Amino acid sequence: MAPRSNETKQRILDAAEKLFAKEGFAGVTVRQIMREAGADVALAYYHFDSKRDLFDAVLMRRADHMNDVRHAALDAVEQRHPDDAPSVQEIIEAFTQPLLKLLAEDHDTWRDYFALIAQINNSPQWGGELMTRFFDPLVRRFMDAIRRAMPEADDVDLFWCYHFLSGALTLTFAETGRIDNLSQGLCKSNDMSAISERLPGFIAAGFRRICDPA
Amino acid sequence: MAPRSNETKQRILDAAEKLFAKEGFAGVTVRQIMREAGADVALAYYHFDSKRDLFDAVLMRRADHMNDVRHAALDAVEQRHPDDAPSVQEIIEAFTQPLLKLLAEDHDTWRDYFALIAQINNSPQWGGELMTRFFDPLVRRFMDAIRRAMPEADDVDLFWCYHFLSGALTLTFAETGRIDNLSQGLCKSNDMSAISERLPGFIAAGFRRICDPA
DNA sequence: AGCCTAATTCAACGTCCGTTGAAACGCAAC
DNA sequence: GTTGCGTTTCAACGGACGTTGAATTAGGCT
Repeated sequence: MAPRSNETKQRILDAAEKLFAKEGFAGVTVRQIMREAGADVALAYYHFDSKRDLFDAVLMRRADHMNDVRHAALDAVEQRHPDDAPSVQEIIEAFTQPLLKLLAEDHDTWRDYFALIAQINNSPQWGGELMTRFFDPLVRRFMDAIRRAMPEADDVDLFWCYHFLSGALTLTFAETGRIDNLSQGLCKSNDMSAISERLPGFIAAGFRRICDPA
Repeated sequence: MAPRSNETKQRILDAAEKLFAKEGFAGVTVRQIMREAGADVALAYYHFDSKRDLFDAVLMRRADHMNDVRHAALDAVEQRHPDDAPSVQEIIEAFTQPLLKLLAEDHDTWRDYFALIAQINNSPQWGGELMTRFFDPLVRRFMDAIRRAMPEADDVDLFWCYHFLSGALTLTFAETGRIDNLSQGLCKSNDMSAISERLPGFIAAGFRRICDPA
């Protein structure tokens, strides 16, 4: 048969991504996923070894591209500053804007994936391990850049500030609708440009306040 | 029989709190909960109507006290400033420190509950609705106080800044161990005094940067 | 036309799920 | 010491779970 298989595989991954993002790993049934994908249950086990394996495949599918755009943004910042150190805000923008731009420009493709990442990052059972596996190289590079921008900063301060940044970004990706309710429609969870305009400045000010009291 | 019942009920709630916090509503089985509580499965349905009802009871058990300590902290700030407006940082401290203090002083009691709240706040399926039900009155009061501290601020800016604050706090409560790995032991997820010393300053600087550029 | 292989369907397995009804227990009051 | 009631146990229900093996389909190759 022609490589129709890949088309089906992607449909399964799409369905799994959507459902896992909304209800979590345990909250979703393989049967639900395959109903959403419009395929027989057994096909899940032909294309993937197990439910857990399918979950990992969902995570891996977009991980490289996600990391690539962020590395590219950090590359660009460093090329812009061959001699001096970039500002804290520039570095934070390189860390956050590529993802916000993906979400803004292709929301349908990325919304569920980011919501899933957000859920994992916030989960006591998977947050510690999975996030470390996926994002440590990028985050270490980001931390190094920040360190060069604030040479006097204490490492403990830097890690905690990164933690606050990570939290703010995570809740953004979750798109829970909470801010819609709270603001009574004034703000929308999926308004990525509203975030883009505010998050880097907010976070950069926090970093400077804690790590660079000069 | 003597009111032994309440003791059992609390043991069930403790077990449910612990497991729901770690694995989420769907990731936990009533049988698991009752095994952890050391009681028969059927007792869950004698004391509560359903698994979902047990989940709600877990949430309700500590909700009032959680809100009380925060309202009291806001009361104290307002009494300290009968005529002028408190500073942004004072208000943010009233919003965050009561919870961080609960966690620091009685970690075993509150860790799982806060981790559960964090999970819910970050969840697309429950975050919007449950958080609104639980926390809206307090958050609105907090927003009003902030508004008085920065009368020129735009409401949209304020809501987004609150969103960043909520995210940073939420990831803190999740205690995922991520920062332990990233910092290679330099920082601990459960070090609430490290958070207490940094979070309010970080967030206050962000608020001022976005909402009060003067 | 006939074969090979990859893709898909179908039916089922053993297990565990949330939930329930009826029976047994233990203490207080009479 | 019997009655009564709140609590706890036991055994089971129908259904859904993750997973599998065998049968079926659909092209690409000779």
